[in-house]
Amino acid sequence: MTKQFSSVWTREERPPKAPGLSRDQIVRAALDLLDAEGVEGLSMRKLGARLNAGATSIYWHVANKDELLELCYDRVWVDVVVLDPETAHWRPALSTFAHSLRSTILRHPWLARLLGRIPGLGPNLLSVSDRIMRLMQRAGFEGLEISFATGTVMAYVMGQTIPEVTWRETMGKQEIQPGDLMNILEKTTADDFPELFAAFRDTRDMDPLETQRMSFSYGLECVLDGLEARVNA
Amino acid sequence: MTKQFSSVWTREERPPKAPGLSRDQIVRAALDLLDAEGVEGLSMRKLGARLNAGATSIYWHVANKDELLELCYDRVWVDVVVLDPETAHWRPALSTFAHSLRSTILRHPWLARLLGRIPGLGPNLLSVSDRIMRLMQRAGFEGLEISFATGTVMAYVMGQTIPEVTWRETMGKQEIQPGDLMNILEKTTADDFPELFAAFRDTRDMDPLETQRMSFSYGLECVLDGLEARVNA
DNA sequence: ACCTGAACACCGTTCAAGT
DNA sequence: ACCTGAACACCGTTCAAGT
Repeated sequence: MTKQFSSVWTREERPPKAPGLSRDQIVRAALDLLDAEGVEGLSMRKLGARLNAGATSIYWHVANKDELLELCYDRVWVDVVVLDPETAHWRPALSTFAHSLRSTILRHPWLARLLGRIPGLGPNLLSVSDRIMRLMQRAGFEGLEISFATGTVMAYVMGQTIPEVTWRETMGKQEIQPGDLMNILEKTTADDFPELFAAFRDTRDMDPLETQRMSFSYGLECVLDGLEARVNA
Repeated sequence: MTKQFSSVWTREERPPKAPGLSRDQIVRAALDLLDAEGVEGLSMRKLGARLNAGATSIYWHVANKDELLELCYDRVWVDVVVLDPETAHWRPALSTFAHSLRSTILRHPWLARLLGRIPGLGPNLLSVSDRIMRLMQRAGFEGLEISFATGTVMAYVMGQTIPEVTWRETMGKQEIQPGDLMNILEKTTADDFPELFAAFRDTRDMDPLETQRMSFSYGLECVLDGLEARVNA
């Protein structure tokens, strides 16, 4: 075996810097950017830079920024846990689903901004919906109630978690403690809203994260109780 | 009484074009723009133009765009109906509140985009919260449960209505009917998600707006049933 | 088939300057 | 006290041109 002559001129040109961009690669980079800097931090130019590409190269793989966001949005649903519809009991399955969805949203706070903007049509979200509906159908729900019940749980989780994210972000950005905020508000408006501030005071000495978790679980049990009352009606 | 000599030069200059801008005036114009063109349609420049002012004049009255959005967000809560906490029964009161909040959001679709972005701290939202909490307290809820129960209802309404708005907007923008969309999806993915598409088919011949209203009411009754089970526990 | 850069039509916000 | 215009540092997207 003889060593071959080697130089730039003899070596075949490699496929230009990796096989070029792929949609998958773009979405992964976008997710990184979203997790690191939020929706506001994701721009086509920054994303291009992170991929060592021109900003406008992305438009070959994706029609526009909204489509890119649809892809990102759908991607996170792979992490949401839905127990096996064939074997799990519907109530604990719905409960783990709800907590799993909540923690996914809290892990990717930018989701809170997309829920009012992106229609959920991706395969991962559809798959989650389908599994939950199978769960409900096996539980004894029938006809329209299958999707109504499913929608109720999803609505509750999102509605509870979105403002939760908004709070965490504003607290974080302003570097303020919930207690401080309460003190500021209290001075100006406590007299006008007695019941509201009474409730604030009740939670003053509690860990706000723990309070939010309790609040979430409380409402979830309400919803599940309401469903349970209908399951055999 | 003698008629006085009058000319531009004798008459005192009026305060320049109205008493200038006021925060209230700015917010009203911003709401008009939001209702007409949505969140994307509201820019400081367009808003300035609508007020016959330079775009940057607004910054004298308002720190930045996010603060302006906070003001807009709070303003719509004046339309949300909460029956008198001293006389109304909690359950019908919560039901009218829920439907009223839903229709307010549907009337101002841009709200769906702000819920994940703006912390609700304005007087009108606080006032609504306070009235509901008084309602719950009179109903027999105690301590933390007062705010947990209130939060549950608000979360449900928002979580159900936000995606509802997103759907209406994407349908509207793409000028597509729900049936058409279903046909498109069905071709590619119906086999993968049998239960989901079975549900779609059940609603195929129904008025989608009516279906959404039914779905909303179904979940609301679930939530209220769950609360009712706790009211005297 | 895939990527690029220049260019267009926008943004929010700051700030010195005006009245 | 209130308003202005110019300027800065960004945007998303189109498109002719390159390989």
